[in-house]
Amino acid sequence: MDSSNVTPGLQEYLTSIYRLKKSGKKEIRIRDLAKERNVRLPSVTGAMKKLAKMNLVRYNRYGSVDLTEDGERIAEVLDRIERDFYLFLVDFLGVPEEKAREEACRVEHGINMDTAKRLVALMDYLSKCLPEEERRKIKEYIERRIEESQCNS
Amino acid sequence: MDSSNVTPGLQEYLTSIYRLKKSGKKEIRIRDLAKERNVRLPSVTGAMKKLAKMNLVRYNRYGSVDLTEDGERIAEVLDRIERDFYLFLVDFLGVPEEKAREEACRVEHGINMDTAKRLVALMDYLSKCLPEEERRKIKEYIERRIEESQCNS
DNA sequence: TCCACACGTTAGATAATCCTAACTTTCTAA
DNA sequence: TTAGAAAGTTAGGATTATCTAACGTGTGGA
Repeated sequence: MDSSNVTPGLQEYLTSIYRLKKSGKKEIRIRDLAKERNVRLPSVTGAMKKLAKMNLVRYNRYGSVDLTEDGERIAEVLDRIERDFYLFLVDFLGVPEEKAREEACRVEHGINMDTAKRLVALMDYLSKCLPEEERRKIKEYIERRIEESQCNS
Repeated sequence: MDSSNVTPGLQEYLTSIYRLKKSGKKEIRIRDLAKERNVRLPSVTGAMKKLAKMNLVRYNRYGSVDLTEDGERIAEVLDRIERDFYLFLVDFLGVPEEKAREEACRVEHGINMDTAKRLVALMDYLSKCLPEEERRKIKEYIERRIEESQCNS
């Protein structure tokens, strides 16, 4: 079972569970996921049924929800991709945090682990092998270009 | 009418029409779009009806298809975003072309024009302000990191 | 104890996107 | 000029993911 068999919608539920766990919540309930994903309760119930059938979550009627080992493995990868892309957007491209969060979330299901690793490698290189001075120049250059393009439209 | 009102599926039809036009095709038919998008004819018919209702394409039963001004404007933006992201993946991250094409296509609907512009600005900076030597190092660094990570898994 | 209310589920609807099967229109070549 | 092939449409159905409305569950406080 790898993440490509799981539809984007279900992937989002996996990462939501993963993050709630990481944030220290001991018991994750349908209600928590509904709030996290901004959907209604029945949508969550339906998704959990499907994920349980795929053995990616443990779930009992009227009970709590948890990731199986397979589910955790997939969620970890998806979470990592989204975080990497988010950092790239914010740290290197200067996209405002709020917008970057949304975009990283939408992009999470479109790029794969190999690409994410390449992105992280690029960021590492720019961070480690370029002097701080140079990184500042990059960011200034980007902002200048954005301002210019706004004048033209 | 801006692209955010148009569903991802319909956006894909717009960019397909746009590219066929740019490639020099004088008359675009339902069949051409079906081949381009790898879907069956009825899917295209349905999409064209919706796009025609939104005034983004001109379309007559059993006839040919063309973009309206509004449709062209949206398609242009989407096409630009996808191309920019594709070039970034291939030129800077070294993602294989085939994979990059798919990913750029999926990401096209997730990132917005401002982010795409920032990406292009970053690429321009790296191209213009770094010596060729340095760019080669970046690419080597990325490849090395990818190889390392493959050993660890 | 017991019931109110928050939590959860089921049933049924809607929307987007795709499909197949069957039909209609248009084009082309003998 | 006409019949068959190619192109296009319509009808109807599947899937994914969402919603609302109505019904079931379970538990903490009076």
